[in-house]
Amino acid sequence: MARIKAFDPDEVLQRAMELFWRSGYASTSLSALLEHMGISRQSLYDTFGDKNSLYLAALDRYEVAFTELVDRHLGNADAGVPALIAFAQGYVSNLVLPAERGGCMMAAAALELGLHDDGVAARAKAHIDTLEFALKSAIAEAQRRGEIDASHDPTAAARVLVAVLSGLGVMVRSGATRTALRRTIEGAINALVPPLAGIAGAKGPPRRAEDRSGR
Amino acid sequence: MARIKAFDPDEVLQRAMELFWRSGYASTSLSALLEHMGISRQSLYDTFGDKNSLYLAALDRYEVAFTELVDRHLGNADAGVPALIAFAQGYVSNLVLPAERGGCMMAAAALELGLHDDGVAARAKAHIDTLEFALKSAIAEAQRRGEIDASHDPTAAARVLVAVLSGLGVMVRSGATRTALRRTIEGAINALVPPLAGIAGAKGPPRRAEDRSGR
DNA sequence: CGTCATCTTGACTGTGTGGTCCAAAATCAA
DNA sequence: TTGATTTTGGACCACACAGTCAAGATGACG
Repeated sequence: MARIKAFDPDEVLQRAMELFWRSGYASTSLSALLEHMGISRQSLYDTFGDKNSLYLAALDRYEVAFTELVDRHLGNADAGVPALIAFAQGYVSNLVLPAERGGCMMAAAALELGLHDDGVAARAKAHIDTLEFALKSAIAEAQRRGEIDASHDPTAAARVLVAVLSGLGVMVRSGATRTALRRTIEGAINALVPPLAGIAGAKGPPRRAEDRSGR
Repeated sequence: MARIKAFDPDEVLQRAMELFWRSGYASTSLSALLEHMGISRQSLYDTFGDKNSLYLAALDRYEVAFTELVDRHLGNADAGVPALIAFAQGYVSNLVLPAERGGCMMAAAALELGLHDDGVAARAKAHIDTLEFALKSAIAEAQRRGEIDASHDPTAAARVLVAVLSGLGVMVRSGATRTALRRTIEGAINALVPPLAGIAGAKGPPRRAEDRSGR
């Protein structure tokens, strides 16, 4: 037969994803990719095709992990506000990877290439739709349970949360700290729940100065 | 004495900004820049220095225009919810420029380069701080006027709106329409105002299917 | 052990990059 | 007219880029 592959394609793709995530598409060079993936040039082309295909594969891998996160927290039909909060915290942790302040890879992809690359645009749209649908379901369930005021339109509220979550990725790359992100998302969820029933109190504790300092 | 400059540097910088806005930093080549700016290579280097300096100058120009938008709508001390809404609509129009679906240039810059370029990161942070401060002031004033429930913390609410606005830039590059953006931001503001006092009613009209379709 | 498909290595190609330099033409003030 | 200065265009550079090719090394099978 033949020699077996000396590397695990999935593991290697993961490392490619990390680099693309950190530096985007255009400014990630093939040589940097090869070095970080630890394989030879030829292996890369044999296994993944050209740079563009590799990038799309990395995006898909990102999306798989993201979908798992969504399903884990919001997949159950009885997911309400506590599940929303847990998901949001997991999402923030995701933004802070890898090696701090990575943001959302899909958001970065959409902004860098969404206008010119249809494959990227389609994936970004799917990403957003997935997120919006999961949030909408959770919000509707929370309303059934009385955790969120029934006067809100679940679709509109879900879209707002999608925008907030997408915005966090921008903020983290502008120097916002993990704490600032958490506070922001708590504020967004607080705006949905009835007054005086907020997570950390509607007014919240006094904000510390270091919240929005760099790095 | 000497020949005067034959082109208006500001006008030319504006055109450079358009191109950077559309295609980002790395994938905008010098030759494309020259063609679109309509000046010669030598003039560019004499007037703006290298590519990086030109990019930062373009970012600064963007920020000047943005700050004007903020001041125009939220600069007055008596700016409340109506001013917030007007500002948000102007912001959405800005996102849709140039030639449709440009998004927020500062958000794109932050995501593409914020992690590696300190000059970009500083500008992105300043951008966000400007926005957050203006929104906070307007929200506080709206609370004094009773347009927004006093139970909200103005700082937290402002941060949420910053995140929403930043997220819109991502959504527009993922195929969201102008209408979808407007609806999203209306939803966000609706979440702040007391129930039954919302802009278009808390439940809102039925959503049409074309809202989130591509292009 | 030999075969042969696969992996790995490194050299190679053509193209495009950002950036510099030069010289001719154009334009103004003195 | 002179002289300073800008604009223009092209030539040029070294370099990095994505992508290809041709051996050589490797190891699972018959």
